[in-house]
Amino acid sequence: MAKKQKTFKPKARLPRGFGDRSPSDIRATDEMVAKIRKVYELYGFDPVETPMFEYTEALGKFLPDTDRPNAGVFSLQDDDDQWVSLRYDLTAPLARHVAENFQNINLPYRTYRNGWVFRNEKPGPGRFRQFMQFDADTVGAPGVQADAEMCMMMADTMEALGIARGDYVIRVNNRKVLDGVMEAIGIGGDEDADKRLSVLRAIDKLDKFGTEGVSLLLGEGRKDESGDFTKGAGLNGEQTKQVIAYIETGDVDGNEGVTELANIDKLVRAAGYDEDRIKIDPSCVRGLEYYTGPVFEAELLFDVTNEKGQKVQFGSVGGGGRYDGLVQRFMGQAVPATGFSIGVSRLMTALKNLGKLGAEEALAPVVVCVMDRDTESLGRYQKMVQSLREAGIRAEMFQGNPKNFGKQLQYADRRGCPIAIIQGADERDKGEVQIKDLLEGKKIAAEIESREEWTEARAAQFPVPEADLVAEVRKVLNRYCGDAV
RNA sequence: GCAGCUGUAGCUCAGUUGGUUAGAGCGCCGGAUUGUGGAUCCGGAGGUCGAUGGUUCGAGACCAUCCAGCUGUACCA
Repeated sequence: MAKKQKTFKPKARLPRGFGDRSPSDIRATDEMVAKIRKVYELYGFDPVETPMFEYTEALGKFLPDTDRPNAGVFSLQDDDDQWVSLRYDLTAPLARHVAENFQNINLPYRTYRNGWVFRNEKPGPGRFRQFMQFDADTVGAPGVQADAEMCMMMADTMEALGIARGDYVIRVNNRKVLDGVMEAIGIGGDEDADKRLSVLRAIDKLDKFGTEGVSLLLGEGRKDESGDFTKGAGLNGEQTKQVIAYIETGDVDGNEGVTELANIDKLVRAAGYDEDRIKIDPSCVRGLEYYTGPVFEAELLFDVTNEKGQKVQFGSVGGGGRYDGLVQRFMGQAVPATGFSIGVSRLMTALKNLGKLGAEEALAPVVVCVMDRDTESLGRYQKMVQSLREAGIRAEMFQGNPKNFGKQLQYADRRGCPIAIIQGADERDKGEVQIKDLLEGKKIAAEIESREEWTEARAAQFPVPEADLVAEVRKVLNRYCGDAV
């Protein structure tokens, strides 16, 4: 009566913030990436990739301290004790690449890349700790025409992905303008650096909380849904009023940034991009540290219903801006650059819900059933499968336990297979195979009451000469997916 | 980080004021049916009740601490 031995049983669970990718997610992503790449290639950009790991200091992070060695980024110590980190975006690694290969790079340097990036922070709905970005950058182009082109390319990409004009907008602003506003309300000095940061963060939340919420955040602070209090920037009433007025009008006196924005505006209009595609927007803030001039953001304007049936505003699906200081970190020499990233994972979810992707699911394979289990027969089944594959038809031989024939059809049914091929001794003697149209049979099954009736009917099934197998299978498949096979 | 909510089978959940051996549906496996998918019927496996400590004759339930998850918020290069 020995007690049952306890063995360690790990819980099957994903690390939080990470997700497995389904066949349809992978196919949808591939489809998207191909479309984006096509646009970037048209604009004359070339692919360049960097690895997922970089030295932590190259990413511009402080070395991890002993208390929280992974704050924000995933970091680990290499066997030579040097800290390395998983990249958290594609821009910082590109700056490293440019600085390291500066001699061999022909400026302006126009490149794109897509890949996984990692952020070690709390995940939320639609926010993961691993996600894919698609990035394009022009390095060595100081003028606003490079920024204008980025905006145009973003707009073209949205449309190439099937997002209708009017369902997206590229919002453009300039960090210099925002700095000018803060100077105007008297918080331009070094002693107010923290306050400026709070003000920028407050403005950035306009689409989330509205003018009212932003006013609260600029002033005393704001209570969230759970009742927790967020401290505000501490501006007085008059200052708050001025900031709100700026957000609503975009007016700032005599500012270099305003001129730059006006030039971008002229450029994109001249190129045929109207306000419904690229729009100057004073509330667009974006990344607070490294941007030095124009910033831009791609926003989806439609609601999406998620799997729980709730309406969700997707909002920003990509953004970027000018980062003239990032390469300089490595070289001392100023190297202007501008670029943007698209959040592929986020955008993919939105497009899938919209029905713009994965409409044509790959058809499940034809299954060749196993009736006789002797080696010779198995070889014959495998040969049928091969002939189907050679004709470009997805096919497989049943690989499970073939003892119970019903299980084989159950398997095929659950996978959504269109056809099962059956050949037992009876058919073989006649030189035939049975083609069973499972999709047609499913329709018939709905009208049948008893199992006996169903079993006897051998629904939607017909014999063909073995030599005609491929042609007959193709005939049935064409009924379901036309030209796909 | 802060705040709110929630942890019971693979999944979704029930479990009465604290009371015997912790249940259901779905899913899974086997059988009815060794040559035919769905439906039906029968049987089976699957649980340290998130963890530890406490209160109690007795805790899945009550208390404390911790952990995890979800939601909001903050941070986000």
